[in-house]
Amino acid sequence: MVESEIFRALADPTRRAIFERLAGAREMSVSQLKAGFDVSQPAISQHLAALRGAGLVAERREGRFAYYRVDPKGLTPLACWIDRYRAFWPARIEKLKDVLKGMDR
Amino acid sequence: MVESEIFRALADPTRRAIFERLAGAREMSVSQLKAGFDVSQPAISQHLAALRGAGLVAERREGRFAYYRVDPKGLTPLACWIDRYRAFWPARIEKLKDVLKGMDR
DNA sequence: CCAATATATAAGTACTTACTTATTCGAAAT
DNA sequence: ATTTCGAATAAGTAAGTACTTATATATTGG
Repeated sequence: MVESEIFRALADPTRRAIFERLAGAREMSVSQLKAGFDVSQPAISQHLAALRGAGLVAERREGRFAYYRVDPKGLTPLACWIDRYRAFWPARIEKLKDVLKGMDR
Repeated sequence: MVESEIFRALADPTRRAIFERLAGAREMSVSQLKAGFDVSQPAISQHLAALRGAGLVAERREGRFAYYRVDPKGLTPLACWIDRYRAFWPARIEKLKDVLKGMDR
């Protein structure tokens, strides 16, 4: 299932941190990403492969560099899954989120 | 981290199915849940423990029965995490979701 | 009290995962 | 051409996961 792969990809803290870091930049090479994480380069490559398999991240090849970026469509299956359960959330949270939503316009 | 536990809990298809089933009912006993899943009773109890540990589900004890229900606050950390990346989503999706949101009023 | 029922816990196992180091592959630079 | 550099792959390993069966712990009904 698509959702399982996404949830599984984001369950790992290192992988989530990589994704969050990518989200903060337009794109990053593997070695740029490696700096700041206390794991080996292969580990980073393996995490990126997992994120890519889940559709969360896309790759651009340029010479011997590989640039990774967040795939905008990647999180939507997850967002749709969660939205099915909005009915359960406390009203308070919904209101807070509407406020936040209005702020970044 | 809180999010890791939630993502991990929902990464398993059986566990996600249990959560979805619970979301469709007000509450269910373990044996009620067991019916329909092709795993043993201990497996169900273990999945419920994982969901409870992640804060996704709450338990009510009554005699020898244990009734489980969705915890409304459970998904909010996940929703908040995702909302940090709304900026990346295609505008199209946002519009669709607004439509869906309007429908169930 | 005793047997039956509902659930949880224990212990074991096959499978998966998150890493490591070593190696390979491809592209640039010298 | 050969070395050097960026990234991917291979192979091994320790730890974690998702189940199983067997057993324990309550609670209820006869």
